[in-house]
Amino acid sequence: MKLAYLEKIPQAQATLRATGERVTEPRVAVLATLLSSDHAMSHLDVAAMIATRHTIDRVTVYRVLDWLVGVGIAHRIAGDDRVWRFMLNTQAGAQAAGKNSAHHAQSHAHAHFTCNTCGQTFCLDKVQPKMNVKLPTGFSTTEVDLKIRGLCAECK
Amino acid sequence: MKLAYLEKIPQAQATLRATGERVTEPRVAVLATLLSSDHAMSHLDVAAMIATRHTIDRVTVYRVLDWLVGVGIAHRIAGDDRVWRFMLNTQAGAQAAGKNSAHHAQSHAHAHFTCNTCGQTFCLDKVQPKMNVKLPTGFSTTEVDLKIRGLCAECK
DNA sequence: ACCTTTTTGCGACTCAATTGCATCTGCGGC
DNA sequence: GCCGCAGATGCAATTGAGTCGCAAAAAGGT
Repeated sequence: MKLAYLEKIPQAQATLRATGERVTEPRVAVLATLLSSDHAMSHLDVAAMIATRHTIDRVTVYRVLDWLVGVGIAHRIAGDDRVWRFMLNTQAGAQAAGKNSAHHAQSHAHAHFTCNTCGQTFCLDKVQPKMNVKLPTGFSTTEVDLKIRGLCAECK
Repeated sequence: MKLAYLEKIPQAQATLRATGERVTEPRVAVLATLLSSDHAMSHLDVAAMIATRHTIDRVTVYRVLDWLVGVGIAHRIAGDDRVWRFMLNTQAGAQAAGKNSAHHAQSHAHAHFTCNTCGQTFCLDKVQPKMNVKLPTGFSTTEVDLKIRGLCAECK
């Protein structure tokens, strides 16, 4: 995390306002937390970071996180420890998400990197995974997730 | 599943014997079950199928499944429902796994397909995901997982 | 400020997976 | 063929992420 949580609050508020949905304190807090992190965070990571300043219920954190995914601001990543981790979509702070369209029809492709040592998960946005996937006949694709495990620069 | 569970028992026993580890009834049953399935199975799927013939504890199924992964016969796939699913490695029935080497150093690459409708997960062994992944400097890869979601031939 | 709708907080709950421990068993050795 | 024991199993209890229902508390338009 390069910038502190506090400094991200105005940006969080602006992003939320742009969605047209309600701007509540838990939403601001959760989004600001995600904005201040450079890696994917579990609900617990978020809750712990928020807890230093606010008192927000576990369940609310879950719901806000899911909501952020629903409105297209963030996305969830399945971890190897069966814990969801959340990360902002690219330029989530700059562009408003497409209204309340809960379902995305486009065939999104994500690439993530998880370090075997420190366990942190990063988003590889620059990597447009261009692969030759030949599905069996009759199969069609709606989404592609690429998960890479290895060692990050820090842990090397 | 194309071949019945029962017919896979000899093959299961042979594969297990080749590992040099103990050949127990739960291990035979679990492996035979996996051998008889063409898609990834959750521990519950396995337990349910076994339950028609044997009485094997849930926990034992978990442990056997983990053990199969450890000795290199099977691998686990993280589902979107935070449930592990298990599937045999390619030609697991033909080749004995590499002794008791718990950790694999090679950079394995797997590709899986999960149907959005029926929820079944298949292994795409033929698909060698050849992609241009440019990791940030200092990052190294040990493993690559490709997860594709969409519609399978049946559900189309 | 008021009213309606949406969120939040809290408690209880689900369910996959894990752990501790006592018992049992595969199998190498006799 | 029998014995001993490391390793495997069964059982009960526990963990921990995530969910549900409902009453109380905001948010935002009028």
